[in-house]
Amino acid sequence: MSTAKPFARSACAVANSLDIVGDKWSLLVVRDLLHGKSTYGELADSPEHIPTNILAERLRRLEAAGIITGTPYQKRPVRYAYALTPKGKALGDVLLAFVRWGRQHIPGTMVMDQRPANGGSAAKATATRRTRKARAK
Amino acid sequence: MSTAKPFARSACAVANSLDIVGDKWSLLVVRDLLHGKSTYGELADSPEHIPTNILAERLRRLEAAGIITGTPYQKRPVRYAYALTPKGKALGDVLLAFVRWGRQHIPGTMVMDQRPANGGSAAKATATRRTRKARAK
DNA sequence: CCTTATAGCTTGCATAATGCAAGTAACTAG
DNA sequence: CTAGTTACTTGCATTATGCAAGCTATAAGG
Repeated sequence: MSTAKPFARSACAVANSLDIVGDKWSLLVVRDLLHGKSTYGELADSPEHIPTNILAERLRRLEAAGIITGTPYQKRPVRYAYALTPKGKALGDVLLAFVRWGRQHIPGTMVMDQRPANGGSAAKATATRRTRKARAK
Repeated sequence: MSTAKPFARSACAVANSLDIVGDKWSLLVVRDLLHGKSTYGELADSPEHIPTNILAERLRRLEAAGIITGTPYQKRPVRYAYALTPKGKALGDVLLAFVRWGRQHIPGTMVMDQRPANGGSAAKATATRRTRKARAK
């Protein structure tokens, strides 16, 4: 009970948070899930274009960390709908802090809120998923 | 004017913030500077023990990003006292969001506020800097 | 039946970041 | 003159990231 040394670096809340989401991609996945996305394809289709191997690995890590859950919405082949747990949704405050900081201190950045929102006129709302080689025509 | 493509991944404020501080160490350096530390040795002495090559590289990157400034407090050999710019201080809100999230969702974590604070009874408040080989006595 | 297409991953590397250990420069104390 | 200290730099091994391609299961078109 007293020999527990469960912290990789220190007991600091910031350090341990960074050990979970302290990389360039994890919080973007959380952002997309907060914005209503849920499938692998939707997450892969975000403007930053996360490499698919990294997306798969992050989904595993975030699920192991209790930040997301994957619920099968289809079997043969099994497909998962990913959703945030309460722990994951709570990261919204961190996202919000980043948005505020970025908008104030990185010129040109903006909030990317691509939810369906109004009546279906949102840009790319009905666009097909971008394939590896977008063969036009 | 319209051909500008200054964003590495997207115009999203979160993505661009993560391109600057989206790693395991940068925000810890900011945390320590917010806590009143300023010299290289003080930063290297934090409980997480950042490798010195990474600390040197992060100080360069954070200065290039306008988050910290290095002011020489001594020449022959020139030594720098690092301090946060307003842009860097504004990251305090992000740190705070991480602290709140970590404390609520990662059991056992705590706020590491190692400022002198009260009357000198803070743990390790007067401890000497840990050398590479901490030779006790 | 056979080719295309699509969703959702996995695999194979090449490159970049991280981390440990040691080395170096310019001092200060003894 | 030797040892210690601060503030870094350098070398190299390990790990993470990123691009491209492959693979499986299903469906649609001809």
